[in-house]
Amino acid sequence: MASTLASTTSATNREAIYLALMSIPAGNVITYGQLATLAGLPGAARLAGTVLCGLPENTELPWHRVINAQGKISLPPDSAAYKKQWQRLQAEGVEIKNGKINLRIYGYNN
DNA sequence: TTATTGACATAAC
DNA sequence: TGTTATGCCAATA
Repeated sequence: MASTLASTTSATNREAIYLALMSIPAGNVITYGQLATLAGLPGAARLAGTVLCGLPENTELPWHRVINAQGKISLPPDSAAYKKQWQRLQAEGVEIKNGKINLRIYGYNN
């Protein structure tokens, strides 16, 4: 049932991304591709990124748990959002080694 | 309506 | 290991 998540609703794909993101527990991270797949949109990793980029600053969605397939934060290292994401991840127990996160350990659905 | 761009992924070379 | 090409969805020009 949770395999397609939101695929049974009238939600737009953008909203499906929101729902999928909500299902990620603290202490875990997920890649854009997995997030899209979880939302029922395999291959639409780009949409995941586009959607997160449009999130308001006061959103409650755990956008910081989304990283790229390389286990790195897909944001300019000098941006404030980058640091904030980094800090939030560590606060949830995600250990970051040399700027990279071990998806084998912290990856969701892994 | 078509073209371009964007917090990406995967395969092929 | 790094570069190139293709796919996907939405927003904007």
